[in-house]
Amino acid sequence: MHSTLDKIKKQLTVKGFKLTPQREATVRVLLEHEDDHLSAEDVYILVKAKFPEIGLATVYRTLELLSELHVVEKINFGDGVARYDLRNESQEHHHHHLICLTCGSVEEIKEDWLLPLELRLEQEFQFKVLDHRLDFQGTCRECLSKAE
Amino acid sequence: MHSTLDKIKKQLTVKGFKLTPQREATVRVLLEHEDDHLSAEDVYILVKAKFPEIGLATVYRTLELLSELHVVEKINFGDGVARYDLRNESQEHHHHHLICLTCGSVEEIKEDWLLPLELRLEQEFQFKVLDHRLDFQGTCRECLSKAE
DNA sequence: GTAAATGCAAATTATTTGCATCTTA
DNA sequence: TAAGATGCAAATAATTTGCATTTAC
Repeated sequence: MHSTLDKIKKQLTVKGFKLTPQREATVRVLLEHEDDHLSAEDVYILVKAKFPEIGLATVYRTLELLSELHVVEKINFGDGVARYDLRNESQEHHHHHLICLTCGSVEEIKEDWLLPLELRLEQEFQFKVLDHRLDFQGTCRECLSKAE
Repeated sequence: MHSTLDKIKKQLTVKGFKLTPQREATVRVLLEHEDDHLSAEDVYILVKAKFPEIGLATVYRTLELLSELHVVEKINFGDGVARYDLRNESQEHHHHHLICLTCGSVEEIKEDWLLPLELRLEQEFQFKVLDHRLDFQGTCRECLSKAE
C-alpha cells in the first residue's frame, strides 16, 4: 500500500512527471541495491538485465531527475564517477561514510552526528545549513585485524 | 629561509623527484591562490600566464604528484571537476567547507571539529581514521541578509 | 492530441597516456 | 649520461545533448 516505490511514484506524478516503465525499472533497481553505491553505469547494467531496451542516457536522465527530487543523493567519492544512493525519508540529511583506503569498502553510519555542529555554525557563522556531507577515510576493522 | 615554497621543494627532492621550473611555477600559483579552490584548468591558465610553454598534461601530472605527497588536497564538490587546495602543514586533516547553494561561494573553516567523533569511531566501530572530509551546503550570511 | 520521455549516436568535458624530445641531478 | 620530466596529440571515460520517434496522460 505505502511502499517506498509507491511514494516515489507519487512524487513523480505530483510534480507532473510521467510514470514510464524505464523510470519504474530504475527505481526498482535502486531499491534492490539500497546499500550499494551504484554508479550510473552500474544502474544501467542492472536495469538492462530486466529491461533490455533501456538506453544509458535515460538512466542518466532518470538519476538526475531523482536527484533533483531528493529521492537519491548524488555523491562523489573522488574517483571520477558519480554514485547514487537512495535517500531514506527518515534521514533528513545525508548519512556518513567510512571509506576504507585499504580494501575500498564503504560502510554507512545512519545516525546524524552533526546537529550540535550545525547549531554552532548558524550561531557563529550565520550560515543556514540545509545539508551536509561527512566522509571518513581510514582503515576498516577487517583490514586492521589482517594487518596485525 | 623556510618559506612554504622551500619546504615543498625539499619534499620533492627528498623523495627523489626533480625540481623543474614547471613544478615550481605550479606551486607558486597554488601559493598565490591559497584560498581559491582551483581546478586543473584554472591552475593551467594561471601558470601559463607566467610560463607560457607549459602544457596542461604537466599541470595535471604535477597536481597529481603534489596530491600524493599530501601537499595539496584533491577535492570534488560534485560538479564534475577536481579542485586542488594547498594543505597547510599545521592542519593535519582537511579543513571544512561552507558551500552556499545560492551564490556558490565557498568559505573555509580551519578548525578541526571532528576529533571527538573520530575517537568515537575508533572505539565504537574499530575504524582507524586517517583523514576526513566535511562540507556543509546551505545559505551564507550575505545571501541570508539579501533574502530578508 | 500533445507535451514529455526515450533511444541512439554524436558532442562535450575532464582527465590520462604514448612517445619523441629535452632537462635535472 | 641516464632516469625522469615535458609537450603535444591522440586516447579514454563519464556525462550530456540533438533529434527523430514513441508514449503516458
